Amino acid sequence: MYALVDCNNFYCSCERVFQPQLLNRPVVVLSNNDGCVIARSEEAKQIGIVMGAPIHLMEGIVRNHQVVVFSSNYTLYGDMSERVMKTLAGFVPQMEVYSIDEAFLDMGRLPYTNLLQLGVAVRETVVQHTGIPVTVGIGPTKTLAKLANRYAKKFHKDLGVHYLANRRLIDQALTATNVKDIWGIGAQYARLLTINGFETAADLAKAPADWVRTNMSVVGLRLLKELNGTPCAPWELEPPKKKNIATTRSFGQVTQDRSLLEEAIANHTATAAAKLRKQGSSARQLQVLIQTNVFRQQDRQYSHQIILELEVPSNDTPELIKYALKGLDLIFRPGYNYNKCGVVMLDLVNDSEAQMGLFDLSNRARGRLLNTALDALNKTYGKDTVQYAVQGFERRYRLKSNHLSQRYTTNFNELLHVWI
DNA sequence: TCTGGGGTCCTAGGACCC
DNA sequence: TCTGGGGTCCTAGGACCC
Repeated sequence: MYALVDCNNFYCSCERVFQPQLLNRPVVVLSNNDGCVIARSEEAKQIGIVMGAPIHLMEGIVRNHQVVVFSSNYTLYGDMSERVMKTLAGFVPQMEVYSIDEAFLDMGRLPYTNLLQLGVAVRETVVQHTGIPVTVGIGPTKTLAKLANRYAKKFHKDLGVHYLANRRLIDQALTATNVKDIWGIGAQYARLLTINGFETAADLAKAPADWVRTNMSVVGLRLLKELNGTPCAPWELEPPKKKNIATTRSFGQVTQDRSLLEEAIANHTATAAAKLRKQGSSARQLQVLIQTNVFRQQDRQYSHQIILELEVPSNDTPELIKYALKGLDLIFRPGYNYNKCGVVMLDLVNDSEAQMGLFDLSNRARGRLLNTALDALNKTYGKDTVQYAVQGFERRYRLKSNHLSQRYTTNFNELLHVWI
């Protein structure tokens, strides 16, 4: 049996833990650059705030309902997530952290009748330890656990747990679930399925396998099996190494300034290089991309990307910055209002396997020591404590973040103050 | 004025090899 | 005059996830 534990409106809940006066009020959290809504409290959902919508189109609702708006504070959410995961890990022999706010728990092989109670205990303990409310769905496959979780949110909101303990309960949940709400069914497949007469998960579960294979590839076939109770997804107890590592950002405002793009690219490269080192990888290719704002129809549009082959696989910050700036040089065109840029590390290899170049004369050992020292300092004293000059010091390209809360749990200067 | 960021997997088709 | 077939690798594009 699998349990899918997911934090309710996670980012909003994190903010509320430290500002309990916001309970029962509409709260939203915005994407980077204060652009779109990426998390909503129940109250915000009820007054019609749409997921993913640009906040500037909702000024009316925000004003009329006194919606509390936050910029995203990933330092806080990441730390709260760790605390939740740590609590969950105490309940089961093995678990899989699926995303920042979700985890699959291994509930054992047999359908014990007391799994519902276990789910309730998980929920109570997490809220006691962290203040974050969670929902628990339990079923014989990951897909059914997801489905049970959704069902719990819809029909057992107060209990916050649902257990698909037998055939009848599974059928009931399948029938109550629209195909578009199945894990793995996106907008395209939902349309395809509806056109072909599949309305609910129960309909899909009975679909002919060859039709599913033809129209939805083997991914669909696996989904079909999972809906019918046969697990097809293996446990991923350790997060697998990333195969690509990207750092891209929009600017706070559009710019034509080349030096600003250079600074931004250098910074994104430094960030991506640190991510590479953290997972013990080196890149064989580096992609640089720049683009104008597609929403500004009055502007001439330009977007371009280039992939550079590295002579030797690398995760060395200054070396990668050199490549990235060369890439920028190759694709930059003056006179455009740029809005976004980024770098992607591709074709990653394990550090230990990185092949030395025949003519590679730079002193890699020294470079490694420097990077290690730099990572350690930045970890202890905060990101960008030590950096390269080319990264600039003003962060002139930085994004908007006008509604940022404190880093209550990770920064000594931003602790919550309590007066008694 | 203001529209996120970072990933994964699968398939078809072409290039290439023997 | 007759002009194979099987395998692998790579890439672009499409689908999905949070």
